[in-house]
Amino acid sequence: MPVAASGKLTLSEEQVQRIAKALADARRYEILKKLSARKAAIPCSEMLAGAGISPATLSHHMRELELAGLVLAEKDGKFVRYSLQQPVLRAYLDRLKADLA
Amino acid sequence: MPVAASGKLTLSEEQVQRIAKALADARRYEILKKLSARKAAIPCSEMLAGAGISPATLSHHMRELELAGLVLAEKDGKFVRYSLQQPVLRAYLDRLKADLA
DNA sequence: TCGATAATTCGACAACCATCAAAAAGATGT
DNA sequence: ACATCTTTTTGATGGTTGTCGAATTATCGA
Repeated sequence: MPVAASGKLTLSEEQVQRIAKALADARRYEILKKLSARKAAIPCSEMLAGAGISPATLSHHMRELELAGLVLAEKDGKFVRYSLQQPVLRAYLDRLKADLA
Repeated sequence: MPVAASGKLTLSEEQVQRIAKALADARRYEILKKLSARKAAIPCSEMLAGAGISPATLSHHMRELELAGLVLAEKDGKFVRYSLQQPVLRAYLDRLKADLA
C-alpha cells in the first residue's frame, strides 16, 4: 500500500532485509546499475547478453530483485521487461539513514 | 587511503560488497542500530546481554562488521569496545545513491 | 599466583544460496 | 501445426555462512 505521489513509502522490516540481501550479491548489484543507467525497461534477453551467466541464474536473480520490490516486471509478448523501482530504493536509503546515521 | 577531514572517502568495489553483506544479516543490522543509537563505544559483553546469541557468534559478527569497516574496535583492558564508523556508512549511502539512484 | 571475567579461535554442522543443464512453459511467425 | 525464440521451473551440486560448544588467550582483582 504505497501512498500516492506525496509521502515516502514505509518498508516493512522484512522488506528491508530482502532489499539488503538483494544488494549483497555482486551480480544483482550490476543488474540494478544497468537498470538505473537506462530509463527504459530492459528485457531478460538483453541483460543476458554479455553477463556471463545462464538464463536460469538470471531468472533467479530477477525473482529475488522483484521479491525485494526493487524491480518491476512487465510482460510484453515474448519478453519480460524489468525496470528499477526508484521509490523503493530511495525508501531503503532513507531507512538506512534513519536507523544508522 | 581515506582523505583527511574534508573529502568523502571512496570505497573500493570489494568494500562495497563487504558492507552490503554486513548489512544483509538481521543480527548485524541490530548491532549497528544499537551502536548508532549510542554515542559511546560499547563492549562485547554488553551487546551480548539479551542478544540471544553465543559469544562465539557475536565475535564472528563483530569481525565481519570490522572487516567491512563499519565499526572500529578499541581494546580497553579486559574489554573490546566497538563504535560505529559513520563516515564509512555515509560513503556507502552516497555510493548507492550514485550507482543506483 | 589463582580464580574469575572478557573475548577470540577452532572444529563441526545445518541451512542457505548461486549456479548450471535439462526440461517445460509461453509467445510469435509461418 | 510447427519451428523458433524467450523465460521459468526443476533437480542437483558446490560453496558460503550463521551457529554453537569447547578450548584458548588475555586481563583484572584478590
